[in-house]
Amino acid sequence: MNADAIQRFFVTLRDANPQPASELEYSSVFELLAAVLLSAQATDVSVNKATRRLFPIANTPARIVALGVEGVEAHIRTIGLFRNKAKNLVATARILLEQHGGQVPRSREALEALPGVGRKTANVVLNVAWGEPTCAVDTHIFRVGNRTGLAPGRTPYEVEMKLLARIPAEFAKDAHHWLILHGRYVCQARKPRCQACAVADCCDFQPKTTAS
DNA sequence: ATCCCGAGGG
DNA sequence: CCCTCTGGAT
Repeated sequence: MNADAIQRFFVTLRDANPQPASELEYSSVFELLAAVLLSAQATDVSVNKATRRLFPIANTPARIVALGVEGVEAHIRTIGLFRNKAKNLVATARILLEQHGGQVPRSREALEALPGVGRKTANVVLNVAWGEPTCAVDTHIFRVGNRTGLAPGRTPYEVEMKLLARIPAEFAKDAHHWLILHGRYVCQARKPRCQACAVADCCDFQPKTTAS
């Protein structure tokens, strides 16, 4: 995808969705961090289902610690990887209380030091909570970046670096959401909906055509 | 490279 | 049945 195609790509996605947002449900920065931590290899629908049970009981670091690993597990069992996630959420909540005054830290270093929080999760919090122009490369963005030719790469980090270099500044803050939503609803993993795709004309991917 | 790990879709 | 879902730690 050349620079002109990239420009048209984002203009089209922006016009279709001027105010993109996360589909995870949260009402504080801590809830956002918790929801993103729980979202690894899980759909946001399943995460929202669990946080609707968990947050009314515990939506602060102190309440998560008080609830304990077993207590958190009881509310999030319907999400994949729930044992690791419960353990990490409680450990993260404890560190927030002991080292950050109960607040979610603003720096990438401090975020990535939290158990269960890696580069992708830190990027989401930095972008959604504080509007930083990060690009969290999840399964959708990795696929869309490679398939479209916007940002090809073997690893999520390679894709992220190309995205940061290629996305025009005017789109930097919201690009993450446009790419996610495009991957989730149009550029799907199994059967990309190229017929219904608004940016097919600036995409490198050639869908398999049914034999003439 | 491997493990974790439930729900939903095809 | 198999694949996928806003990954991270070992």
